Amino acid sequence: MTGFSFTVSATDGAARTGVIATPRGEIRTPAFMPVGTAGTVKAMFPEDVRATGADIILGNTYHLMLRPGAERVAALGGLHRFMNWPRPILTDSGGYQVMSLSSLRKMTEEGVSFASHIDGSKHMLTPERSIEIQRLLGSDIQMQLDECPAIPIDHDKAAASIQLSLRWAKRSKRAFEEKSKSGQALFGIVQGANYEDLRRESLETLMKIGFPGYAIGGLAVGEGREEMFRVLDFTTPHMDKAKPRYLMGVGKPGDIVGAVARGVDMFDCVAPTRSGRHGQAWTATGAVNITNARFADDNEPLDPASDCPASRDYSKAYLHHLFKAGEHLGPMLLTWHNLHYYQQLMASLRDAISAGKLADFIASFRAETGEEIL
RNA sequence: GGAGGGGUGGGAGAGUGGCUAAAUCCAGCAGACUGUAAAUCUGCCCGCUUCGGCGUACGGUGGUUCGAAUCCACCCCCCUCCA
Repeated sequence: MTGFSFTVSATDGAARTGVIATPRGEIRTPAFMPVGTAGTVKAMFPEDVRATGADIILGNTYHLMLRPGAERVAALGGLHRFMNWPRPILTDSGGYQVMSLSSLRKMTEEGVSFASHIDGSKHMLTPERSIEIQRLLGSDIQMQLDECPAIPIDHDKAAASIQLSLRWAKRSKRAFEEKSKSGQALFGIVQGANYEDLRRESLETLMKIGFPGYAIGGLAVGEGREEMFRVLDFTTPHMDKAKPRYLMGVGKPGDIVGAVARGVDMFDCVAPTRSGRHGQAWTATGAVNITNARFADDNEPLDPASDCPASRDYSKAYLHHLFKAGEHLGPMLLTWHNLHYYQQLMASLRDAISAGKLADFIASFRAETGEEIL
């Protein structure tokens, strides 16, 4: 009895569509998971996140352990209740911060010690502690602690890195199985930079350990879209067809479309939220920067046919004004619009796969956005 | 009329002989952002440019000096106070 399951309902080439079932709700795949690092999808009300079509969101072990603290969140009823998001939550392990906060951390076999970016205080994150924190938060899908190196990296260093991540994977699984609740899942993370032999070795070792889902980590870290797709091309075909595949931290719409075509089921990325706060909007015809002077007199909404208020009820001229004036509503509306755009994209991908028309969808997506994705 | 203070690039405002095409901030124009140290960061922002430079410029005119936004003379304008 796991309470966690993945069912593929249709395939189209390498692409699949289906449902991940959890006690807190279903996740339709391919899925995009908005990032809510510090217990909030920035600039969004949880109800509106849900209304865009999101089935699951992310939280972050590192940020939440520093503030407000995992034990405090647990005492307050867990992360779902704390942030008023009753649906599934996936928590990252802190592995990404091994890279993004590389100047503030020190790595050992035991784990990673961080100097808090908030107050400089020291914090040790081991695979066991990361799992404990994710359990305290009440996360539905937990991630093993891993090392996420940037590309380029020497083969020797990448080889040593995957071995460390694999040892941590074993320790993470042991810690998870001691106390996990029914319906919670722990995912292993495939590493290996852009080296085919290392990706294969990482994947095969993880599958021997055995996880209910597998993530592909360490991509979209400087290698470029073409190289990322090349790595996927020699990785996803060897992954367990019965388990969800999660491409961590990806990506822009064109990245997602290309990765779905290569058999990826789950995505997360800060792009729609961060870029939304910074004035960039994704539209049917590609990305635009709403702060550009050409929008000052544009009385059309971003998408008049949308069922999202942010996309439909506010003119580009107004959005432009809000950003120019430094008003908070600008980032709020653009974040909302972008999340809705992403969820519409995922819905369209699911529909296309179900209908066996993914190639047609991709062709029109390329034509309309000008994105090179294959 | 008298006394004092001041006029610097779109705005504010540093700079009181060479390191100054002139700090800094704002405004303006663009770009970046991929498991969020990000409502952030970067570039441009007098004209021309083959991006190496060249030309013009700190109220105006004239001077001193090898060299002036900076010193001197006169003129114009603004502000405060006194009449």
